[in-house]
Amino acid sequence: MGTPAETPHRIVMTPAARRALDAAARLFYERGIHAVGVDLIAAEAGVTKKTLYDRFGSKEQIVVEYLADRDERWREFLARHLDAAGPDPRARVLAVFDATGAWAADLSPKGCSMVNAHAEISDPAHPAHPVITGQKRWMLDLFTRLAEDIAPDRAGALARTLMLLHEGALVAHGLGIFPDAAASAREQARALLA
Amino acid sequence: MGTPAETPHRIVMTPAARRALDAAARLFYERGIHAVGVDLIAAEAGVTKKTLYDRFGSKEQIVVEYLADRDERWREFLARHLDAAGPDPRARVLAVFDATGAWAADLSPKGCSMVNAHAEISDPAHPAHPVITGQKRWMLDLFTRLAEDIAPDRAGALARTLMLLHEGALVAHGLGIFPDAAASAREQARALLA
DNA sequence: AGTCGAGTATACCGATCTGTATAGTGGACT
DNA sequence: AGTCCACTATACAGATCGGTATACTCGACT
Repeated sequence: MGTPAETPHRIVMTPAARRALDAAARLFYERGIHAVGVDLIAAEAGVTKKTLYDRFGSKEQIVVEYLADRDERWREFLARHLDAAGPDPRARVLAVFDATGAWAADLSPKGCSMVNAHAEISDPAHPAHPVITGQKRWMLDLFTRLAEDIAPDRAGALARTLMLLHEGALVAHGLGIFPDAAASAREQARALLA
Repeated sequence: MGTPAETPHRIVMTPAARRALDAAARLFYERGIHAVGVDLIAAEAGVTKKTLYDRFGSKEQIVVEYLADRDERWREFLARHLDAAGPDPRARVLAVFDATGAWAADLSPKGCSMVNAHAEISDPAHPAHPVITGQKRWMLDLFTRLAEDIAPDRAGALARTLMLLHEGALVAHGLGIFPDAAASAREQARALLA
């Protein structure tokens, strides 16, 4: 559980590789994975395609690194919010929704990158697949552990409801149906814990 | 509000056009919009590209018809469930989640087609954009009208919570994180209405 | 008989796709 | 001095992209 992704990073992050991955992450998220070619990534990063393929080997692997890297950052971001919330499990649940609200406002105007990537990946054998499902499973496990400390008799159902509110908030935020979806989810979570 | 989509259908649905749209719908949903080319759509439908472009004019328009058509079918599917539920607003809310569960199990193994399409469309000026946001806004309006009949003093918050549960259930179902997400959402909705 | 709409078949356009090849630069470490 | 590594530059391969063109068949309606 220390490593964020099921498939750990295999790529040596040389300076050019880092620039390429940052450019790819921005382009993939903003325009979609299939809509972005490797030539564009190379041009935006100020890197040649030769270097791209020397470091990553394939576009598929760039996609995997993109998602695994974003997953890693999210878990670190969330860990900081959980640490600041203290030991009370109710406060920690609310801290998750606070973290999601801040993350969505800053970095996810188009919704969850994992969900969006999943929409473009049809093959279940794609190496990015375990990264996507791994993060969601990890989030459900987190809610389950917190729910067990709050209401052991209904921990499973409570965790699933929190998960639905959490995913719903990310989608609603991405589509812009109503403002501050994370705050609505947090408020409903607070009511559930009372 | 009688017409499902903001942009009504302009395409005359000749037999070949119908076959092409059905093939496009299946391919777009399974593999993603950008991953499917017009040559493949034509081949799968047993239609020539000439016919495709005579009927639809552009791939972009095929995408719009795909989403508008699916939206139309969903609203008809939902209307049948609402009619069967009778006049009680609480029963009607639960009927929405029942319809979503049945729809997801049959036709949406990969989650909401609107959300998935939105992930691939970056340009807000894309003609498919109002179709996507239109459906979600319509769903929120539906929940709001039902919530006003149930708890007028907290209708807005209740409707938003139902919307979060609904969208969360579709995402959770699509990612397969836990089984029968629609049933979990329905159960939580039932608790909220008590 | 003549016309028209719908559809088929096939070839083509320029652009872009992922991925590879060859050749060379510059710095760090031994 | 020699070796390695990260990187740049450029050209290319083979396939596929969205979209267009020409020429044809067939059935329904007038």
